Amino acid sequence: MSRENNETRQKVLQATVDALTAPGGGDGVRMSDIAKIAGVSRQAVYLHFASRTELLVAATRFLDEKLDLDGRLRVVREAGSGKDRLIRYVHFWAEYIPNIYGVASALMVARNTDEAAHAAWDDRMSALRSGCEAAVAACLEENILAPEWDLETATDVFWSMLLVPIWENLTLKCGWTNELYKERISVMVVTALLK
Amino acid sequence: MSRENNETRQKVLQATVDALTAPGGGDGVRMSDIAKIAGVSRQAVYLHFASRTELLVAATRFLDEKLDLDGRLRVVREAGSGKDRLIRYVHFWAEYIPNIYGVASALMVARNTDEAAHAAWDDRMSALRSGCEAAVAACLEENILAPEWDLETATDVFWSMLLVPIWENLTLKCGWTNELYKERISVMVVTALLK
DNA sequence: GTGTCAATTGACACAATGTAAAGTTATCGG
DNA sequence: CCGATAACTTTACATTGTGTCAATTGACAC
Repeated sequence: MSRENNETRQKVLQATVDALTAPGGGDGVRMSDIAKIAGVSRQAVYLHFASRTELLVAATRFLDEKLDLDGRLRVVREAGSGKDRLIRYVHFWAEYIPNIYGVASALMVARNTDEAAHAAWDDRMSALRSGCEAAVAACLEENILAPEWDLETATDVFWSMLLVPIWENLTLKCGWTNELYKERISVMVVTALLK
Repeated sequence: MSRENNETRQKVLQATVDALTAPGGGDGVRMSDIAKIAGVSRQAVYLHFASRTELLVAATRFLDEKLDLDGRLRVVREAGSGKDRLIRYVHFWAEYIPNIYGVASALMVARNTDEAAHAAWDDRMSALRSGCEAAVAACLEENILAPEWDLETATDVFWSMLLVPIWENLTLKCGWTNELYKERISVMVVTALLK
């Protein structure tokens, strides 16, 4: 785990992100592809990551650091009101998704055949849900949640509106700009959940 | 293509549906599993379906027939008003999804590595969108669409609300009953899109 | 110089898809 | 009853990608 070790590890992680983010990444990206991009042998990858899944999981963490996930979430928590927090959370997510989309997609696919990938993905989705829940809780305290919802069901809906496949559908398939996605989803969430 | 041929073909299709619908189906279902369930040799499957993808696609068509997709859609088209049509479409879909979920999931996964599967899935999603669009168009004619939407964007939203991953999230993850999904999505679509 | 450690190289086991060829069985026309 | 045909079985094999293993190289530290 010396300095060189770390260098290769980082190179591999960056190569993974690059490969998965490139057009036509998604799946189809093989361990050998990643090794080639990183400029190391295929086996060198296995010296740092025991399996494809482990590499994918590490790549998401790598991206979170690089994109300053914590800093972005801090901004959300500094919201002045429940409604503001809802909106900030949508904005945060809208700006975050495009960056992680490639890696997230690969992990979503891997989840079907690999238990560890399944667990890792569920973890991330749970974290996303926690953020939704906190925003909804703030609204509940201010008593601005529409009467048909409670904490749990409103969180369920909010969470579901933010799922990656919806973003994928609206932007990549329907051609919405990310800006339009951000604005329209914000409005829909607010009108659907608040009084 | 005699009588026996058809029998085996049907047995294989039914076995495919059974395997993919069974708990833990999704992916992980191999050609050999399907052959075993159908009670034929693995190669017999290849006598009827050139590839795994082709089998999956045929299985969706098989299910559509068996579930009387056309009949169900006819009921939607007989709606008396735009709003009624929106609601009927949600209800149709809510009742349809659980039946096709297994096969649909397998096709969604296959789509990542197989171009033919990709095309087949896009086809089905396009059909779903057409249904959404027709309902939205009816609302537009009656001038009950909320002013912020036009035909295309409202269809985009309606379509996205019906995506399989949302249904999956709300029912399988969040524990909503299918009845709750049906009612709440109906209400949300109506309040989001109509005046 | 020698030991250590990361990386390379090349070989292999394994699982799954898909191909190919030879043999079996049932049914049908004569 | 015979022989042809078509579907199915059995066995073998090619291919692709993951993951394992062992021997070797090369650099750097002591």
